[in-house]
Amino acid sequence: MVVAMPNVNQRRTVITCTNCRLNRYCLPAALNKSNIKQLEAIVEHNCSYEKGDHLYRQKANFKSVYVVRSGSFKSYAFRYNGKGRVNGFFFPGEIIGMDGISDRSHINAVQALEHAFVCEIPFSKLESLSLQIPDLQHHLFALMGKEITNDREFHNLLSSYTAEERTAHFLINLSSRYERVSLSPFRLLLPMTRGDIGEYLGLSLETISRMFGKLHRKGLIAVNNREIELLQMEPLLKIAGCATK
Amino acid sequence: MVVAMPNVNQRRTVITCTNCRLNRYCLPAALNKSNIKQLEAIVEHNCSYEKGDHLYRQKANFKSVYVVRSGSFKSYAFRYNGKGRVNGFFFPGEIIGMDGISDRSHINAVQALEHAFVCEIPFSKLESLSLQIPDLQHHLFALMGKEITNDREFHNLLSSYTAEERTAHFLINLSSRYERVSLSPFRLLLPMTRGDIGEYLGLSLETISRMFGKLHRKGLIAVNNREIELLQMEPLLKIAGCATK
DNA sequence: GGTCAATATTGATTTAGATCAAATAAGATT
DNA sequence: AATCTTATTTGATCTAAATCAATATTGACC
Repeated sequence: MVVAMPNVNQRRTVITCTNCRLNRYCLPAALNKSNIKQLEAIVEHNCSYEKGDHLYRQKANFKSVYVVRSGSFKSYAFRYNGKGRVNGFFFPGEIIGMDGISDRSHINAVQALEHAFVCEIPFSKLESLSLQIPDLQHHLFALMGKEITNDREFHNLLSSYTAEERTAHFLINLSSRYERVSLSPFRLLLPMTRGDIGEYLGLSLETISRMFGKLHRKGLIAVNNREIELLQMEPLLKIAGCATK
Repeated sequence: MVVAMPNVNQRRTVITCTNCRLNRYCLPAALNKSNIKQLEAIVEHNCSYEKGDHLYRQKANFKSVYVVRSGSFKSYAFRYNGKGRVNGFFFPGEIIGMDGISDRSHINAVQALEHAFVCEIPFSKLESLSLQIPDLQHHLFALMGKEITNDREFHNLLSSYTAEERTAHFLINLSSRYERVSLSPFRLLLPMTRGDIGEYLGLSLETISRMFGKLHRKGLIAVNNREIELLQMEPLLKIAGCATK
């Protein structure tokens, strides 16, 4: 099996926010040392999930948000008419569970794509803590705002991008998220199937396969099953509709 | 001109959150009387906009969020490649501006679709206040969570619904938002063009027109230019992929 | 290593919705 | 009221991507 996301923490020592390798990218990034200690106290560290395990299911009660420590997850939802599938992927340092805040129940199910660890943060405790720590409150607003911003950009993508543009955008997006947590932004090991990507981008799995082929024929990427190498970023960024700065 | 959204407040008295007709649907809904007074103090009431006026433009500095008091707005964004257009509509009682929280700059532009009033709430003051008022903080998290939830559901719609399903969903969604602020849920006066709807739903304006025609021929709606009457909710809800309860 | 199930590729065909093209209709402006 | 502009409807044609179908590949499990 391809292990797309290596574990980022040794298991030898007790894991805390203070010594976590991801603390620069996670909630502690916004906090001072003493505040981090307070945060640590409410976090359940290192819950383990196997491939296919559910972090939670659709309509499950909302109690906590989760931060991916290692591995990866997909979120998906069915509607009454059976429509709708994968609507998100989550990588180390990213927060899962904000789909449950407003109704106190999750609208999505979330499933591990590979062996993974997460930290669980009871949301009511996080709310209490953020009343005491202005920086934490501010950071949470910013995080949720970022989620909204991303979703709006994705709205654009789904309503006006071609299959090739969506596929390029997906790869560029993954690349920047990998880079954020110090993984190679040019060699992507995809933990999800072509079918997952297709559902996510509103395309069929065959089209994903064909678009990978097309980008490969243009010399922009190399494809080896789940391993995608980004060879020419500039034209890829252009196709993806991103500023090439 | 069709005035889709009548003004909900007389102009005779000074308008405050306490006496606003929308306070059951707006931020005060979560607060007690003394807290509402505190909120009132930071809100700029009754800013007026004419049709076509911008509340803010793309990349504008983020300072405030806005609540629609009367009238309606659309949000839209262009990308580097010129792709992407309308990505949201806003009606009375709804909050505009959360697209700017994370980056402190708005990713969308927001434009009035008709004569409209909004209340402006400086976000830094709202943050400070929500440190003092736990209910307000909780409510803001819930509001932003709701935005995220809605966006995820919309992701489903754009990635897997047919033109007819999207159109029905749009009408049902508008209906429930109108109902929330005591407007008729069965007689919708649309403030936006078919082109706006098309961009929003990822369809061409001709397709919107055809789908209105199709739903009309099925006897589910009556169409008179911008006035749409919902005649049979059950089948509409079914097409829209909503629970018919 | 061999079998089985899941995943991915590639080709042929179909189709939903886009695009192109008029013709109307509604509102705005004079 | 007459003109002009903008929005809407409707029809004809085209096309991007879906679907259908067949292999090929990979990984999981015995």
